[in-house]
Parts: sequence; C-alpha cells; structure tokens
Amino acid sequence: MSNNKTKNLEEFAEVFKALSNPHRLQIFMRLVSCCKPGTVCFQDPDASAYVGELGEELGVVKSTVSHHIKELKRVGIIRTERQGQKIACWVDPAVVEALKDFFTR
Amino acid sequence: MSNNKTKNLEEFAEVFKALSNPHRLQIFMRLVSCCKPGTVCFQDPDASAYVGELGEELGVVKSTVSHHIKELKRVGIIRTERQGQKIACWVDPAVVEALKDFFTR
DNA sequence: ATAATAATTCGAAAGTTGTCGAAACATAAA
DNA sequence: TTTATGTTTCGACAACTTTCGAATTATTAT
Repeated sequence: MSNNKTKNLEEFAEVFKALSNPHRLQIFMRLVSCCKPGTVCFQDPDASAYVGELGEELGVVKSTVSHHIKELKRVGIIRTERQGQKIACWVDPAVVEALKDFFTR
Repeated sequence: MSNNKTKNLEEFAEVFKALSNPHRLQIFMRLVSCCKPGTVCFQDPDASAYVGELGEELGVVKSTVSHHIKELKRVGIIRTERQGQKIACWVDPAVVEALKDFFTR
C-alpha cells in the first residue's frame, strides 16, 4: 500500500487478494505476531522468518513460497531484507493498522 | 462465516477473496455504512440496496451483480431478503466485527 | 391471462492464479 | 576456485474467475 493516506479501493482490493490465498494468509499470520508500530520486526526471530523456513512450515516448494512472498511484498504487506544468504521477512505494521481502520466504523 | 467463534484460516481466506474483487468491494462499502451491531439494516434505505440499484451504480449487467451478490452471501458477508419483486441486500455486522478483530492485536 | 419488472441460471470466452521442477543467480564456506 | 546453501526466475499447465448475453423463474400490475 502506497501510504496510509492515499490508499484507495483498488489498493485495498489488492491487499485482500494477497490475503485470500491460504498459504499467503498463513505466512501473514506467522509473521504478524509482533509488528507493533515502532517495533523492528526483522530483528525478532519470532516475528521475522526466512523464505526457506516458511516453505517448510507450509509444505510447498521454495519457488512457490518465493512467488507468494513477492506478491505479499508487491502489495506492501511484508518487507524483506537480505541477511547473508537468507532473506528475512516481516509484516509492515502500517498495513495492519490500515486494515484495522478499514473495518472500524 | 459460520459464526464468530469457529472461523478459521480457510474461512478468512474466503472472506478476503470475496473482498478482493473491486466490484464486490464496492458493493461491500456501499452497504457497510450502517450495520452497527443490533441495527436492522434491511429497513434502512441507505444501508440496504436492491440488486438492480447496485448494478447501475457499478456499471455492470445484472447477471454479473447477481453472481457477485451470491458470492458475498456464500461467505457470509451480506444477507438478503426478498421484498416483493426486489431483493434487499445488507452487510452482516458480525462479519465486520470479526474482520476488525482479526487485525487487532 | 398477459405483460412488465426484478433477479437468477446457464454457457461461453478471455484472462488470471497456484503450483511444480529445472535452471540461474547470490552469498558464504571449504 | 569449487562446493554448499538459500533464493529467484522461467516455462508450463490445470484450475479458477470475471464478464457478458440469452433464456428462465418469480412477483406484481393490467
């Protein structure tokens, strides 16, 4: 999601699409546990994970996990950082906040 | 969604899929305005709408709207009631509550 | 009864998604 | 430099989605 102010219907639709696949939703839930605003998630081993780990947990091959990570990243749900050979993944807390607000009237 | 206690990952994934189509998301946003817990939405003309009305607002043919309504209904997001020749549609407040809770940590 | 209005079902076409395995690329270790 | 480990890209294919128009069903008005 571009930023909290400028997200429109199309962007929300894309975020929901990203969360509509059970494997991607599992990745999201695995990573979302921490990610309170201000938390540096990729330093917390419970809240960040490597692509390979996520694949094992889901029981899908690495190329498929990579594809899902790419999609979650594209719509702004997760962020990644290379740490040596591995890529750490974590949820962007701002998106979770935006989604909560979306359903709060 | 079956009920507030027993919704699992698969069910949430289906709800997100239903909201991932821009036309269905527009229908949801058009109908969600009211629907505070306890409100009888289908009696409020701002919060309920007929299938035909929704189609005009979206600019898609009625058969397509009908299909989208069916999908939103299947996953429990909206409810419907026949009123004469027309079918009134409104959002189930319990689902909005469940979604808000899903993103509230 | 017949016609008018509202919604659903059906079938088809075009486009999108999820998945895999193989090959390629990136980094670190021997 | 060669090997091992972790990740991404590519090509393929089956399954699913979105959409439309035509035909059908349901309700109400004439």
